[in-house]
Amino acid sequence: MSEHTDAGRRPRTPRNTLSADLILDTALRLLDERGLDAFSMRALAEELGVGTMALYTYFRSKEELFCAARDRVFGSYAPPPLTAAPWHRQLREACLGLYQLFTGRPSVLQLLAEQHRAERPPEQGPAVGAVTTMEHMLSLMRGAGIGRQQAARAQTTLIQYTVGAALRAGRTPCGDAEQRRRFQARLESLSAEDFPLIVDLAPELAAAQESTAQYAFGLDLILAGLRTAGSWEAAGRDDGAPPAQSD
Amino acid sequence: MSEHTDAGRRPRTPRNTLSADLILDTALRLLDERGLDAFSMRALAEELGVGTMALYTYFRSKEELFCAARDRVFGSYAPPPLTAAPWHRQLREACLGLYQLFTGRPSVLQLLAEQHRAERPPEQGPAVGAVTTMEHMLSLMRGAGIGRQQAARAQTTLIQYTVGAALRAGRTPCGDAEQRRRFQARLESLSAEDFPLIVDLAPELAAAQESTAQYAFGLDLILAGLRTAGSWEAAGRDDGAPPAQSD
DNA sequence: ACCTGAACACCGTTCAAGT
DNA sequence: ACCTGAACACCGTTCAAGT
Repeated sequence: MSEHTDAGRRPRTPRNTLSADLILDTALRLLDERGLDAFSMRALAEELGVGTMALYTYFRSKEELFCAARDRVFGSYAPPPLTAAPWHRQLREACLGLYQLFTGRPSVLQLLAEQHRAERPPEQGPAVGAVTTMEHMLSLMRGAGIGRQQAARAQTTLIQYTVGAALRAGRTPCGDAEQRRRFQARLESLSAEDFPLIVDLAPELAAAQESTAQYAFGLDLILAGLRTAGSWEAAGRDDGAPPAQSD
Repeated sequence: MSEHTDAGRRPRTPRNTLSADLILDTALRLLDERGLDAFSMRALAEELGVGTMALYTYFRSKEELFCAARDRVFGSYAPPPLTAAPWHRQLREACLGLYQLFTGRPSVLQLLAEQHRAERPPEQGPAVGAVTTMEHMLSLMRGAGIGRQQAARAQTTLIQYTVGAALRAGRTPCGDAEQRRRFQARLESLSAEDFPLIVDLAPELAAAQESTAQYAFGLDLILAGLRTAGSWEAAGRDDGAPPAQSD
């Protein structure tokens, strides 16, 4: 050994090489590679070759570090540029872009899930970098003549659905056929007397677990609903779907 | 003291009073009262007045206990009975019932979120008790003449949206007006030049955070889309929403 | 079978101290 | 300001032992 007294392997990062950016990038890489459950402040510090407490010079807590990491990824995303295509087409592309951002980076998805279930900690609201996409979606809907309240509610619905679908898709990396087959087998093992339709539709239900096509299907339902919704405003309500107002 | 040598307060549950049911009920109560973050096997054991390891006689791990607790709640739920109302009305009621089940019991919501983000652990699939509701929804759609694949995909969309919306709603107990006002303030503090629509629609966007009305709005969009979807099958596709098939 | 207590290998974070 | 090591108050779970 050319080095003396190094028990493990830690004399890296001499003294001033640490930075918030380096910490965040390493954290995101660790999250992508090993998953949220394997992540810890101690493991991150070891990966960086510093003492655990060095991290607390840059972030007050693990929670704060996670928020910053999430914002870092969102900030690097931009919605597709405006084109001459019809508004619902462009809205579709924007949502698909968001969905791919989520499903393409497992780490972000896990951070979203984590913050989904925790109480709002500080003053953090929606992901900072997401506002550009929000503005883009709103401009498409307002430009199409959709009313103020409808546009706001539709925007919230689309975001909610996209995040929800991405979270669900997170479990199976891409199109895990093996897992779908087991799912189908479980459905088919149910009592055909009590659940005739589930048993009958087991192949279709299993196929619907595939993520991107399924997401696009639901997205298209929402967009189709939104397009017909325009007529309600002028034409007196259909029985199906007046936007409720009560609190 | 009539008792001798009791340091804390633990001589309860003499010897054979423990059971899986008692453990699950206590766990759900603890989850509802103190939240998932405050829950631990040690805390649950203390609440029951037994040693921590007593729990491991009934459940192999915390994960297994959580699955059982989730199934216990789902099992106690039944969808509204079939009526003469139009199918989309009944489908709406079924979804609203599910949504209220989720948002009404914070504990279940937290368990769902937890299992949402973890890798599928054993052979557990969809919540066991939920199959009755699934069957109910499928029968409504198939009865309305919706095709096999469309019904399967629509069913998945509705469940996905309902869970996603409930998860989001979980943060604010019911209609926390104070929180919405702060959300609105944050939106209004954005640059009016870069994000004119967000700033302009801040009141509407904040109002859309209210949970039940917002959920119903998105649900109605999906149902409206589903009703128009029927025409595509017979009539050659519109440009908006062919159910994708590729893998 | 049902339950216990000590122990193991972890956490996030505080705190006093070093440079 | 930037970083460290020891310590505190926790985890879930294993294991050998008791009834």
